[in-house]
Amino acid sequence: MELDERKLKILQAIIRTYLETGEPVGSRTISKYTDLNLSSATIRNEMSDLEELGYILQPYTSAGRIPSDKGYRLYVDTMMQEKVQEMDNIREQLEEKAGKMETLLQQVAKLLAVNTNYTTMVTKPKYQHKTLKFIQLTDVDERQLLAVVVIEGNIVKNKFIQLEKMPEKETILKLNIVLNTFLQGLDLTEINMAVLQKIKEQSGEYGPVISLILDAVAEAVAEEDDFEIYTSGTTNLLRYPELGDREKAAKLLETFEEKSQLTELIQDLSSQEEGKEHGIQVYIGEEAPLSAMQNCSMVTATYELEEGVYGKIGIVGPKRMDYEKVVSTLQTLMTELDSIFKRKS
Amino acid sequence: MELDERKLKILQAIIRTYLETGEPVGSRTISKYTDLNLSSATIRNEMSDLEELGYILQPYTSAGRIPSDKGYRLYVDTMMQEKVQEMDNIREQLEEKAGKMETLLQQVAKLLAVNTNYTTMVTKPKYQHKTLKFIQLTDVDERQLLAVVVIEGNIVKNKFIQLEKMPEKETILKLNIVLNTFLQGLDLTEINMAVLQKIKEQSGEYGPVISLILDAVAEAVAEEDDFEIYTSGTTNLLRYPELGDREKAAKLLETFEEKSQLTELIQDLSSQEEGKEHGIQVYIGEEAPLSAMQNCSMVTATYELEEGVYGKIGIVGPKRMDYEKVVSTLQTLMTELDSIFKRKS
DNA sequence: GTTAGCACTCGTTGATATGGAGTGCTAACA
DNA sequence: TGTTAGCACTCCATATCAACGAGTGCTAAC
Repeated sequence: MELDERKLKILQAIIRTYLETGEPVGSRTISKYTDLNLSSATIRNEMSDLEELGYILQPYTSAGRIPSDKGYRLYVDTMMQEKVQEMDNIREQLEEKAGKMETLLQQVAKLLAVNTNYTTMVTKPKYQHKTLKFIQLTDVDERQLLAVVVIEGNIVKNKFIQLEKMPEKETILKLNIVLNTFLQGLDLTEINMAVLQKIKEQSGEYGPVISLILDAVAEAVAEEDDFEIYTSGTTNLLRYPELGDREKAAKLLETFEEKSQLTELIQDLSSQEEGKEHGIQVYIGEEAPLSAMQNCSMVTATYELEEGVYGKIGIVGPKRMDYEKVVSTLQTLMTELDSIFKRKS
Repeated sequence: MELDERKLKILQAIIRTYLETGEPVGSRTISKYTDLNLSSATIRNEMSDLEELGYILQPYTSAGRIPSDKGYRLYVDTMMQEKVQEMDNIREQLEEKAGKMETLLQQVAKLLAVNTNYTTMVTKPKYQHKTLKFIQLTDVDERQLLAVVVIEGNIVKNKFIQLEKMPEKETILKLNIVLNTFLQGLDLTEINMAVLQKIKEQSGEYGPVISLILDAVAEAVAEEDDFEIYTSGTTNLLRYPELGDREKAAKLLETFEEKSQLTELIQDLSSQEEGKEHGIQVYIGEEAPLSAMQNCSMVTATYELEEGVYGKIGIVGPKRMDYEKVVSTLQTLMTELDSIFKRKS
């Protein structure tokens, strides 16, 4: 048995209706509200077939039908009509805050959450190969040095170094030169113990001081490596009863509070989809590798900050999600982000 | 009618029992589980009096009694026996992360949330009069200056300044001197337009450049002024059905996601309690100035980072909160924090 | 292949009954 | 005068039951 034109149309109608109402869809509804001009009895026969094929299912005997994961999948892959989603004044809303990467991303998350009524997350862009741009040591007061580390993409890390005794101004100047000579332009992943050791050896008399400094630098570099994630609209998850009782909902919300789980999730996804970085991905139900999300769907997109610098945006909601709206909202947003980033650099 | 010894004992027993079970307490329960050796009938008479006095109330006729806000208040003010709350390895848990103020505070919030099963928040310490410690401009690449602003308490702000044309090295050096001469040691609140204007006037030929720089400085200073807040365990709120249905719970959670509301709340509280900075405050039900928290209680404490530098820690839970545990947990934590901070400086 | 008709299923809703925890009151007791 | 046993009463919680209706599957006719 195969899916002919008519079955497709019916399936589509079922899904559309279910997305709107959230209630099992009966044969009579389909019969009345499509242009197929078929009686409910005929529709029933077709629905029975569709169920056998696994595209829809009955919550219980003699209830209407709801889409199965397989049904949603087919819908998302082949039947969605993307509508152009207007989100006026995205730009205004974003650009005010565009100064700082963190606030910008937080803002993006919020904007999406407000526009879709789902829960959103945005990861900080992950530089594949970031290089160290520049280091500077300064004496802040009698006992503290401040190390400023600038990384490609204008990410700045500050570290204070407590000292017993402050070196001479001149020494600090020298140290600055040494550090930059060795480290400037290096890929962060290359800044490892071996390199640092080498500097220590070359630094002779400043040994103890430079050791402290290098520790600080290593710390700053390591810090940049873990990637952050911003979420918004988490409470929207409570709006959808189908996501489970309080217990379940709490579990799900915890996932969003405890960002480390999300981080893993996102990394998992990234590794799966090599080669199609630019697309928009839809994960339905169990396709998402996180048990708490069994009843959810997730739509993700990858944005490009600049050549080779990617971050992810994700929207999480019930399976009964307005996929069309979400996908096109994401698309609109990506375009906007692109143009904001491109213009800046 | 006054509260005699016996009434107090009964009230205390009612509250204790209710805190444990969460269910209206009947006269028979009290009669059996206190050492008063009174029949349930006598207890009933006393309870009737207590209700008239406003310390307890009946959810409905012929149900047991639950404490009223007034009852809780009396309990908290006069009847609590503080138990010493052991939280072993607080120190270990905190010190690992103690390097960075933000992670430390986030960690504190989490630790409290895990220990109490309530929702917690921690504000970043607010310096009453922070002074600017030091400014430094550096040329990062051909078109960008980096301004590093260090504020009392070793808070560092970084701002990039986009330039058409990079000034000479020498000029930058001069600018550094000028900026520090004018601004070093100034209270942040004193760094206003007037002062900046004065610098502009004195800077003659560098006019346009310095104008950009001062904007950046002003921004950095302003940024430090808004104060941040860290939360943890927000989903714990879902554990307490008495906090309302999904709708209500969502509202409450939103408050915690939307930190700006919390900020206001905390500021409100701070202004109310002039002079008793060091105490632990308990706000029961409507005493907290936030409508979403009507069914909650909140316990706050003020920690002192160093002389004159205060931050707040708050725990939010249902009115039926284990006040004794919360208060003593907070007290333990304060002591620990004190010793961590003192030792560092 | 399509459709009308019909018996059947099963969740939802609302009404009704039952049980029990707890009260307030009264009368008896020390 | 304070305490207590006893009892009628209230009201929630829970279970039970019937009525309803949306929806199905099947059959027979078109």
